[in-house]
Amino acid sequence: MDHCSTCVVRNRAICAALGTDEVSLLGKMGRHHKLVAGQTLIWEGEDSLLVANVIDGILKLSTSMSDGREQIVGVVYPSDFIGRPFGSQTQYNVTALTDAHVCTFSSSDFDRFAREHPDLEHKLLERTLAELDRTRRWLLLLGRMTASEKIANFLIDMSERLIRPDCSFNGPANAFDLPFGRQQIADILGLTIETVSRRLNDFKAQGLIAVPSRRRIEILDRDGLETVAENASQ
Amino acid sequence: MDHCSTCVVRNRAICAALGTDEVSLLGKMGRHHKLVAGQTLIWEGEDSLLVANVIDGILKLSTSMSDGREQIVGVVYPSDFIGRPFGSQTQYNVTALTDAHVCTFSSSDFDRFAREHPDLEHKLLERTLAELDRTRRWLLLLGRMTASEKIANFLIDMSERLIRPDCSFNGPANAFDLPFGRQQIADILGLTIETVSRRLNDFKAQGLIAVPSRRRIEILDRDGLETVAENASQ
DNA sequence: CAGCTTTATTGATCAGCATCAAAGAATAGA
DNA sequence: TCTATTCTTTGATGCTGATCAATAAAGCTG
Repeated sequence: MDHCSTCVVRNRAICAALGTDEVSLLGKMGRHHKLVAGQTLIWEGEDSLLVANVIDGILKLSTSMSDGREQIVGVVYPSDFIGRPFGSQTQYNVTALTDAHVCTFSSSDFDRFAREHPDLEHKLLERTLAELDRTRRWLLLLGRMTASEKIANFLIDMSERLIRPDCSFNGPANAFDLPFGRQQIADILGLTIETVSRRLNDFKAQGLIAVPSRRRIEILDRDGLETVAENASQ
Repeated sequence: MDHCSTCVVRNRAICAALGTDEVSLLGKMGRHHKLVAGQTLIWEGEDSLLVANVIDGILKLSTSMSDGREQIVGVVYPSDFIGRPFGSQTQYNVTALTDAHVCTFSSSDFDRFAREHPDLEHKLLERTLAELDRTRRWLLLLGRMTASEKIANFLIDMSERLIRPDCSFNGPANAFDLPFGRQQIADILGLTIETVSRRLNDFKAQGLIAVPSRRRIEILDRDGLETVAENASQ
C-alpha cells in the first residue's frame, strides 16, 4: 500500500526532492512505525541499521556518559530526517519525547536509493548543513553562556521552532507548550534541573515570562528576554 | 594555469570525487590564497561569498558574543573544506592558526558546479555528516564534562588528529605539537586560560603527560589519560 | 643579547552552579 | 476521589572553575 500519496509531510520531508514515481519507489522500501513517548528507536553505538523520516511527534537525540550524565544533542520535528546515512554507526540515542509516527528505511536500502537520486542527496546535504550550523551555535551556548543566558536563548529558540504543527510561519509564538520536562531542558542546556527551575522563576519574577502550567510558557517581554539572551549583565 | 595536477591534497580533498577533466574545470574557477597566521578569511555573519579547500595549514572556525567571549566551533586541516555552500551566510569566523594555503571559489560558482556533479555533492555530504557527528560529540564535552575530563579528551583527540601531515595513519601519536596556544585551547573547551594551565600541570604532576615546551605534548600514560577522559572520579 | 611584547604560570579570592535534602504540585491509576 | 508515583520547587551548603592580580617565561625586534 502507498502511504506516501497521503503523507502529511510529503512536501516538507526530503521526499519533496522526488517525483511521484520515485516517491512510490522509495515508499515501497519504507515502513511505518508508531512510537510511544519514551520509546527509543535507535541506540547509541549500535550498528546503524535504519534511518527515518518523522511524520508526527518530537524526538530527541542524546548521548550519555558511563555515570549517567546525559546531553541532548538534537531535537527533531515532523518532516525532519533521522539517522546516519553512509555510516556504520549512529552515535546517539533517538528517543520519542511524545507519541510519534516515523517512516523507517533500512540504511543500506536508503543509501543505495540516495546515491541514485542526486536531488534527494542534495536535499539531505542542505538539511545536514543547516543542522551543522545550528549545532555549532549550540556550542557557543554550552561553552560560554551563563545559566540565565542559556535559558533565555532556549526560550527564544523554542518560540521560533514550536509553531511547526500548522507549518505556516508567521513570526515567533509568544505562547507555546514545551515538549520537554525540566530534566530534559537541563539536558539540552548542560545544567541541572534545579538551576533550570530557579532561573525560570527569576524570569517569572522579572515579568519576562509567565508559566501558567508546567510545560506552558508565555513570553511577556520578548525584548527583555532577548537582552538577557545576549548578555545577562545588561 | 592548472594547479590541480600538482595539488598535494588532490586525492584527499573533495576534488577526489572528480575525474581529471572535471578537476581542471573546477580548477579554473579556483584561486590560490596565502594566509598568514592570525589572518581571517571569512567573517561571522558576512554574506557567504566564498568557500575553499585547505591545501596547507590549520584554521579555526569561531563565534563570539558581543562582550568578547569566544567559542571555537571547529578546526580544519589540509584537505578539509571550508565555508557554507547553498547558504546566504557563514555563521562563524574562519581564521588561520598557522600560515596557510587555501584554494578558494566563489560560493555561487561552486554551488552551481556542485549541483552539476553529484559525486562531488556526495563527498561533501559525507564530510558534512562526519563533521556533524564530531560536533555533536563536542556538545557532550561542553555541556557535561569537568575541566579535567575536557582536557583529557582534548589531548586524546589531538593525538589522533594531528598526524595528518604525513597522511599515513598508524595509530595515535604520543608526541605532537599543538597548533593552539592556551587561550585557544580554552576557547575550544569552554574554559579559561588559567584552568587549562592548571589542569595541564596536574596531569604533568600525575605523570600522565610531559610538556617539554609550550606547545609540545607527550602522552606518557595513555591509559591513565583515557581513564580521566571517561570519568575524572576513577 | 638587551629590551619589549606576548603568552603562560601561579596564587588568592569569589561566585555561580551543583549537590544534597526535603517539601510541594501535578499526574496517573485504582 | 484517594493514593502512589513522578516531577518540580525551594532551601542550605559546598566545590569547581572564574576572576583578579602578579610574576615568570618565551618570542620578537633591532
